[in-house]
Parts: sequence; C-alpha cells; structure tokens
Amino acid sequence: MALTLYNTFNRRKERFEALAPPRVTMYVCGPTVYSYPHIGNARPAVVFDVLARLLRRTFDLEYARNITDVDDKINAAAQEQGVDIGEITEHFAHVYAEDMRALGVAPPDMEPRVTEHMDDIIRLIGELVDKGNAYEAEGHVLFSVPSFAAYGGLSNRSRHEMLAGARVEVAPYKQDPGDFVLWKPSDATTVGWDSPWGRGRPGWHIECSAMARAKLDRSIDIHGGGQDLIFPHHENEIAQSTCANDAQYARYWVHNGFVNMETEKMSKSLGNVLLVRDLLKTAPGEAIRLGLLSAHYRQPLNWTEQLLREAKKRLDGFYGVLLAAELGPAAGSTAEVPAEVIAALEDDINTPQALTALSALARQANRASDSDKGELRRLAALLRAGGVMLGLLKQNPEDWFKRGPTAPLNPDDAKPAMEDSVIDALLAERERHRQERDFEAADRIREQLEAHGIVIEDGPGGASWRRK
RNA sequence: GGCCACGUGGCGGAGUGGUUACGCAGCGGUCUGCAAAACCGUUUACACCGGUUCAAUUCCGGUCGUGGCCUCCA
Repeated sequence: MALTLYNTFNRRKERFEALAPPRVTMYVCGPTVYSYPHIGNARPAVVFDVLARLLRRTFDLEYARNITDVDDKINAAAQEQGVDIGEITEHFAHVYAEDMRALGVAPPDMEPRVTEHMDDIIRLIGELVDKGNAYEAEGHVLFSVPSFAAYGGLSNRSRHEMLAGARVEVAPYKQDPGDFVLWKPSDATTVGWDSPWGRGRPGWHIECSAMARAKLDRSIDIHGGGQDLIFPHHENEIAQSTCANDAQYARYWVHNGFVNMETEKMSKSLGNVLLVRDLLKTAPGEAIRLGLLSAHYRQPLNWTEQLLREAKKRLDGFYGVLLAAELGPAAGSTAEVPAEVIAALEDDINTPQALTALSALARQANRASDSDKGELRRLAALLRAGGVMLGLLKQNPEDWFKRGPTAPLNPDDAKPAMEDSVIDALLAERERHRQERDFEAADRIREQLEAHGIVIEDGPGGASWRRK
C-alpha cells in the first residue's frame, strides 16, 4: 500500500509522491502565541504528528511548524498588560510546547519564529515588488492579486465571486479590492522593524511563505493546517510564493476539520473554548489524544464529555491487555507495527480504522490470555507498537491504572484521594478476611475503596486495584 | 448571494455497488464467595424522493436539514 492524501487543491484523494525522495518536506501552520491553546488548536498538532510519524517510517522528513510571534493580537495583549511582546510570546510559546507534549505530540524538526526571519520576510517582499507582483502605497506594501492569474485555485473561487460576497470595506490605497497587505507601517508605540518601506511589521500571510522557503525549500511537499486557513491565508501564501519562487509552492494541501462544541465551531472569538490545560486536569493526555483521533481528521469533531470518557475507557481496555502481558513501559519495544494500522493510516490518515485494528488485536489477545501466554505477549506487543504509532500506549500499564486524573470529568464525581500505601494496606486486610471466608468484612473494604474511586479486581495472582 | 462539506443502529464513528465495521451504553450467558475485568451471544442503521444497475447505504439528479468558508480564527 502506498500513502494517499486528500489534496484540498484538487479536492480528491491522491497518491502521495515526494518531489525528491527520500526527502519529504512538510510545513504546518502553528500557533499565534498570545493565549492558551484550546482543544481545537490541538487537533492539527496531533493529526500532523501522526502524519509525521507515518512519513518518518519511509522518508527523511523535514517537518517545520512555525510559531507566529508578531501579530496585532499579540500587540494588543502586550499593550493592555504594559509589557514587551516578547514576554507574552515567550510565555505562551512555552505553554503551547508543554500542552502539546502532554498530548504526546513530538516536537517538529523546526519551529521557526517570525521575529527570527524578518530578513527573509523583507527579502521576499522585495522580490515581489521587483517582479511587479507587489506595490507600495501609503507606507504599506500590498500584493497585487490581479498579477497572479491563478489566484483562487485552492479555495476554488474566482475573484469575481469573492467580490460579490465581500463584507469588508476596501482600504482606499488598494489598487484592487482583493489585494492584501505584505508589510504595514508601525507607529512609535508599536513593535516594528526597519525596511526599505519604512519602519513597520509584516502582514499576516507573508511570514509562512518566507519561513517555508528559509527552513525547507522553494517547493515543499506537504502544507497543512486547519480548514479555516484555506482562505485567505493559504490562498495568499500560494500567490506570494508561486510568484516569488517561480515554482509550485506546495504539492499536497492537507486541512483538518474543526472541533465543535454542541455542533458549533469552537473559536476564541465565540468564546466557547475548552483549554487543553483544563482538560488535562480531568483526563490523561493520551485519552484526550485518542479523543481527537477517534474521528477522521477531515470530519468535524464534536467535543463532549462522553467522547473523552469513551476514549479513556478504550485506553483502559488496551492497557488491560498490556498489563496482562506484563509489558511494562513502551521503551525498547521491537515489535513491528501491525500492517492493518499502517494500511489505515496510509489511507488518508484513517485513524478510526487504525483504532479498530487495535481493538481487534486487543480482543484476540484477551481471548488468548488464559490459554496461551506466549500468544498473549505477541499480540500485546503488536498492540503496543500500533498504539505507539498513533502516539498512544506509551505508559507503563501499571502506572496507567494507578494514576488517576488529578480531577474527575464531572465535579460531582469528586472523591477524596487515597494514598497508594493506604490502599495496599486495606487490600492486604481484605485478603486476610477472604482467607478467613469473612466475605462481609471483605466487601466492606471494597465498598470503602469504591468510595474513593478505587476498583478491586481479584485475579489468579491475588487482588489488584486501579483508579477509575 | 457565492463556494464547500456533511446527514449511518440508543450514542460516537468507519466503510462498501451484492458479504460482521469498530467503540460506548443496554440485555442474556460463561467465569467469580460476590464483584470487576475478560470472553460468548444479542438489539430496529445507512435523511427523503427519483434515476442508472441483475443489485445502491455506497454512483447520478433533486428535496429537506445541519455545519463551515467568503472577516481575526486550528
């Protein structure tokens, strides 16, 4: 099987072919660092993390995900708090990295920041001006959309259609209503850089074009991001980069769907956001990650408490297999990734199908668990390898069951925490009662533990416990 | 108004021109001192109307509905 990806540009699934194998270049639009990431922001990070893991199996991947640290929303936040923008961006870049790590997202190979590529941005704008694709007007530099005949190819709309639906006032200095800003002037109180067009700062779209070229190449294999970036952001990137580089900008455009709250898009402007760090207080990072992977990446995902609960239970099932097989932590595992998992992921990153393959392995393993320990261990190792491929099942199963969430999903379910040593002591006491066939006393201890969210499981090797 | 998705069983969610998705929940059973876990079995699915076809949930057209983009947004 070969990798196929849905290419937004052609609106169909296509077989992936690298421009210059074994090298593959991938650029994904990363965060603008001015606030805490919400679960919707986490989706592309997780999805492209899975794609990156898949690509690394067969290619020499160069994966860049930018950090936008110059932006008017950052400026607004900095002015409001009376601090330098660097304080805001440093803080939230750190928060983003922490939250993504908690979700099992491996850092990309490169995380370029806009402020570190101002020279590249200014050079790129200069090239566009020289080529006649951009012009200066009232301190601004604008991209001339009519100069790029293929404009609208990604979002599948003509300039005429866009004008019909335009809801924004057209700035008077624009030669064409569709023209967009590459560089804009900064006043004395706003952060700015010296340029041939005066002190100013970059517009929204140019930084990705500049960093993709600086960090990867003039022509890249895969460009990813959320569906809301298709227009205007990615459309404008194509215009800038194609004109400046005289080359196809990106061969495959991959866009993830939104995370919704009650079927409505989660967005900062609507205020209906669920922060990753708040979710991490209620559930393990792997459960949140599995929740994000439980629907196909292009489908909308309705984020609910039930979704998260089901994700956690599914992981409980998988870890139950690993525990029975006494596998321990993931490090050092040499098992091959199951072919079904690879096949599912190669089919346009079909993560629900990959999870189905894991469930099938778990069932087979459980079936074998009583009669054939060797088979159990073999299947469990496959399950683990498939899970790790998805960024899951990396923990020691014992830790998974003994370390509950720091807070329950529902505050009403709050139960007083209990020390491991206390639990172990109570369990030993219960064992004595059971030896003496005093089941009433034994059951009282179980109820006592239950009240603390602890479940006892009696097995052939004695009793064990786990946190719900 | 333009463009684009989507509408699957109690819920979530894949997929396919003719064969069990899978997960969660429910019900029955095996196991267990009782449980839990696990396993086995099980419950009315493919919005509606036409068309193509030997055969459509799957292809085509229409209707209705939901959502997204067209403006900062993953």
